[in-house]
Amino acid sequence: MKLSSRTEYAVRAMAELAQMHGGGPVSLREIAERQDIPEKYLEQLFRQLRKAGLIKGVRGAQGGYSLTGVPRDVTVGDIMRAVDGPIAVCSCASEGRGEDDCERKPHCAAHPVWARLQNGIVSILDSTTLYDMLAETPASDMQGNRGGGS
Amino acid sequence: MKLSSRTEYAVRAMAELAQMHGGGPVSLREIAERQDIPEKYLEQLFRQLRKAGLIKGVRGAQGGYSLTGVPRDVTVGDIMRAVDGPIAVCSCASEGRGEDDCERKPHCAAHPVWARLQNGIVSILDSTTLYDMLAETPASDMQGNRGGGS
DNA sequence: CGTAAATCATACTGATTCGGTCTGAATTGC
DNA sequence: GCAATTCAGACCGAATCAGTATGATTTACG
Repeated sequence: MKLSSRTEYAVRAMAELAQMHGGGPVSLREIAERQDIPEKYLEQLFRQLRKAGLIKGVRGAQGGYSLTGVPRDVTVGDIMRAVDGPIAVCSCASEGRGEDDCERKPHCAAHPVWARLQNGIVSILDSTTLYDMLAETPASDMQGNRGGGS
Repeated sequence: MKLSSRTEYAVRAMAELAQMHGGGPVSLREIAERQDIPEKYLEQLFRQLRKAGLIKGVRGAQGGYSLTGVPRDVTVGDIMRAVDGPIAVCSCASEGRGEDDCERKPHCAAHPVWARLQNGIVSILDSTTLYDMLAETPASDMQGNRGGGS
């Protein structure tokens, strides 16, 4: 029942990207430094985020990454799925693969609990966007804050 | 974000024990067989459940295990904590250890999300008891069903 | 053009965790 | 006393995870 470091890193990095949204592309190094994430590891995560269509990369000098869409359209669930695959509390309560469920399902007392848990988790993750995250964090408290927001 | 096999096994085994509640102690072997769980592994889990006070063991021939209390008093969260330790979505959103939080917390955009997730999970797990689990599983569909319940 | 800055891509590795087994001691009903 | 059963802890192989290393490709800028 624990988040992977991939998810923790990716969400924080994406929040950073959302904060910078509208300006030019931001380099991996900047984000890694500000969020204290191993640069090479983050690079790996960004590739997955790019393949998932959440961000786009600009190569070459002065290049970097930026959000593909607007912060309102990216949920925490999207980010998690991009770097960790489908969200699945257990093999018998996962999204994606519909009904190759365990044969035990019909008489398993645990199944309804896992289903509720799965739904609860997914609904929390899918109902929070990058926009929401920025909105509930006072700008002046954020690292990497651009404008000297007084 | 996945349940451990310890939790999956332990919850199923405890449901079985709840179902047998009232009769004499049930042996490890019976439960392991009915729920298709490696016996020696389950033994390990039962030791933890016993240390947590959820079940009691009777040694010797014709011995076995039974619930310490009534099914209404045991939640899925209790079982999970007994075999897997405190529930913690990440190091900065866990139960137990109160505030040795990460120094990033005040300016971290991700923190509120993890806190909501943690609360959501814990509240689902703590609001479901063994009694509830049996109640929502038709008796006739259960394995190890004793009475020919018609 | 050349060079430096940056993304792209993949293979590798070291450590930790996980799921499960092995061996054996202690207890108790029959 | 013997068989059944819980108690206890050490052990182990495999998978996963977090992170690194290496190098190719692209592009702004002087």
